Amino acid sequence: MSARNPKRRSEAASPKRPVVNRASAGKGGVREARSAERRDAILAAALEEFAANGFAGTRLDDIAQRAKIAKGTIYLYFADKETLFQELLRAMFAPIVRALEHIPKSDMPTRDILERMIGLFVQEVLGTRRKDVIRLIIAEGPRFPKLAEFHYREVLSRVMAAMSALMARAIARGEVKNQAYAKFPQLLAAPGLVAVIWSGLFERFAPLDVAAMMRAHLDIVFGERKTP
Amino acid sequence: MSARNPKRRSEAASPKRPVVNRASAGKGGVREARSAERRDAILAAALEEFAANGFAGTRLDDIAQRAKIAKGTIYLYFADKETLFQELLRAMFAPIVRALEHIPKSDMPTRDILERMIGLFVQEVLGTRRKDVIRLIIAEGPRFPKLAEFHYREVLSRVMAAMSALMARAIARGEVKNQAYAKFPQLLAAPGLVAVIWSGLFERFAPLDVAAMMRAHLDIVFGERKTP
Amino acid sequence: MSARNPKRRSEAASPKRPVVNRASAGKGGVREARSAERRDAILAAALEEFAANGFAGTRLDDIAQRAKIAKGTIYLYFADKETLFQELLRAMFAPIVRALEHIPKSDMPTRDILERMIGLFVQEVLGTRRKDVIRLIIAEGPRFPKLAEFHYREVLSRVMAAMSALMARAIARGEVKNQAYAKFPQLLAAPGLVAVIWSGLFERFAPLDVAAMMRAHLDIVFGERKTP
Amino acid sequence: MSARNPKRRSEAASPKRPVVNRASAGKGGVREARSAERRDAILAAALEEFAANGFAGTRLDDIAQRAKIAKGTIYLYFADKETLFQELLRAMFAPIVRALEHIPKSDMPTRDILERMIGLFVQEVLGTRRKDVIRLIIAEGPRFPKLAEFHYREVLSRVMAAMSALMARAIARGEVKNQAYAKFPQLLAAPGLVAVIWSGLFERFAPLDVAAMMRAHLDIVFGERKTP
DNA sequence: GATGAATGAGACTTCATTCAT
DNA sequence: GATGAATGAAGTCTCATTCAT
Repeated sequence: MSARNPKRRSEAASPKRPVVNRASAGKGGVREARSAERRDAILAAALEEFAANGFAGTRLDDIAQRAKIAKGTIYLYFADKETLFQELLRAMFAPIVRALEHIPKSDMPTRDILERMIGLFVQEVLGTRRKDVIRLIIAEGPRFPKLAEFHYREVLSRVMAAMSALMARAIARGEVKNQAYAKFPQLLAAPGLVAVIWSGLFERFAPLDVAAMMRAHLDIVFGERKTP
Repeated sequence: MSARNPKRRSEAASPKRPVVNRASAGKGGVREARSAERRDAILAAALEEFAANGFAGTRLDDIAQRAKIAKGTIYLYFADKETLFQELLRAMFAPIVRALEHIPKSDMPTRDILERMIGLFVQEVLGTRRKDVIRLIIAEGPRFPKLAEFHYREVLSRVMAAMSALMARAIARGEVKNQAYAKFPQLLAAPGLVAVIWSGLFERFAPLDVAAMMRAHLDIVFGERKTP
Repeated sequence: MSARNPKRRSEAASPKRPVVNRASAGKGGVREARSAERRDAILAAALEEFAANGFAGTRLDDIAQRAKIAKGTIYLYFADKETLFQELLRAMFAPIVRALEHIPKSDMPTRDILERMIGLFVQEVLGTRRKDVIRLIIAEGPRFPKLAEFHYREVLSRVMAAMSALMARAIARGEVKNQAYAKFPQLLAAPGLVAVIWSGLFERFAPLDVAAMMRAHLDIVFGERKTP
Repeated sequence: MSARNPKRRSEAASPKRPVVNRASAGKGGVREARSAERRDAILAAALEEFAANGFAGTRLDDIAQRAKIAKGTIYLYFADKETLFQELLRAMFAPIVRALEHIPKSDMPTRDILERMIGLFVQEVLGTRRKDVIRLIIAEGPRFPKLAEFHYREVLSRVMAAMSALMARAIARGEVKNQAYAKFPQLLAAPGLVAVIWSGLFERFAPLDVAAMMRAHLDIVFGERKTP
């Protein structure tokens, strides 16, 4: 339930209700296509607005306006503001998780794998609204227990496990000396979090060369010492 | 525009307005003492509520109730909700910054200094509501530009500078090999950020042994490899 | 500053915002018709309430109740209380000004013209809420500089100019002896103001026969002396 | 009872309560003198504020500040805001009424008497805050029936009666031709009202030469025709 | 008597949600 | 399915009035 909007009328509303597509249950119907388009437009607009204003600070009116639909239309696709919010965050991470789980299967040197992951991170997270989504989760997590739980279960735990495995293998191979990285994969990911936060809040005052920092980080992890 | 007096009052109102205690500027006045008490009570209540619900999600009513005062009383001490919020964050960090700036003056081994700082961090930040305040800043920063700026100027830039100097010294002394820590003090602090976020969001699902992680982090920084 | 979105919205908001009916700009839409109806209902209710209680003394709640709409609906038609107030006064006088400017074009004796104007005044001002609107302007003018300016520009200056011209003609024709009426059309209108004020405040204690007073006034203007 | 402030706590408060002077019932006590001074200071401050902001728009806080006393002190001298308001208006007119009733006793020509009255009016009403008080009565009268009644009874009816008598005498003496002035003394006073209103609202846009207008008015009353 | 901090009813305004068209 | 006008609960802020000091 929302932090501040105690779900006034509906009380025990329909659990999800993507209502859409009732008659046109065929596969490639025009209706269906248009419907999916709308849904995406709403999600895209919602992303912008939530990222900029937070959950409580975003007005459905603004989302509708940005998506060029009527306010009421949102309710045809999402049960309420909170559902929209959570579906949005959910949708944002699905592709990233898939991508991350696919990379490490190869047999290339761990450092190369990590460099690829960092590239992905810089491009797909720092370079997009996703970095704001991470901030949103940090910001609103405590008020949306389900949200935090979902992200732990679906994203974090998997990413952490993957990293842990990756580092264990690297340690076993002798690529990495310090065993701590297998036990605390957070240490591997920490600079990424710093990058996300910094870019969202302090970029303006002191730009951070994220690529360089990440490279330096890898140097530390792999025990090399570059002389810049 | 106000209902009663189309343009009057505040506009470019008094910058702070603790209004209270103008005439009774004696030293130990009862009024004065009680006034400070109230102010603190409000700040304490505000901390709890803001930490739990964010800025927009917090009701002044709840703060008043928690502080056991009337709603209107808040306005005797703070001009409005936003001012209260900012003063709160400001007040929370003053002591920490002071403490951090005092530690590194000694001549003890850098690792000892860092361990002491970490101890302070664990006790005074992770062990208190301050960790939530950090989350608040992350969460609300983009919507309160002044807030982000203030914290960059008053807290972050100083802490980063201090850390950078500390690491430069450690490198010069040969305690630390990797020069990156002087250039990117963020790498030193990153696990602390992880700890804050993790404790606020995921502790429930997977407790994180912060102390152990921090120790492991120091081991990495100082090139030791403990076998746990 | 708003609780939710520190600075956003209105600021230098839409100048008027009848918001309603953007897409449905067809000619005789049902929506459109009902919308105009509502707006009028709100204005009518506002008239009653403002006339009875003044600007600061009127609650939007009461206006809504009288108009049989929800409080929030008012804001679909008017940006805020002040805008509603000013639009109301504006709307009340448009027809009167038009009417007054149309009368004097004829070539009938000046006295007849004035008698007609007085008839209009008695019927359309004294006989309606408009007399209260005049009192409202007198009462609130100093606190709403724009209001006073608007009414001077749009109503008073025109009415005064028209009267001045009328009296100049009457003097040229020999209908009126005293030249002062052209220079101080206020002397011609003064009894009308008295009638408005008196009817609003003292009618109860001492009824004033406005028609008789106005007739006596005309007798003075035109130098006749009726024996009653 | 106030229009908007339904007398919250006291309900059936003490009817008047000028409380002051309990022990020091002597005549020239220092206490007493200081007390009267305070009361006057409050009234003076109240005059400024009410004149500028109307009844509902004035804050007791501002009155207190202007009078350089504490807010609570006002309640030692006046039962509540409304009482203060009414006492103020009452106090403002006592001297004027006395003055007006004293003038016409002489046997000088009526025109001279009227000129003197006009002088008094210009100096003591138009030239002071009293003109604003008249506007206040017009503005707030309908919401304070007692106020309107009081002013009708104590001020208006007397002034009207005095004028009526004066004009009856002038007519009997042949100084004034038109008998209407005895029946409608309002016609005699009307330009004064115009002057008050105009000076309060429109002076800024179009200054009005009140003295000249009044002279022209007298010319009309006395059937003279000055060529300016 | 005087003070001014405290109170709390109530005003304006916003916005998630509903529903007639 | 889509629209957007309407609703009304709830939030922030104000200020007349009280009362402990």
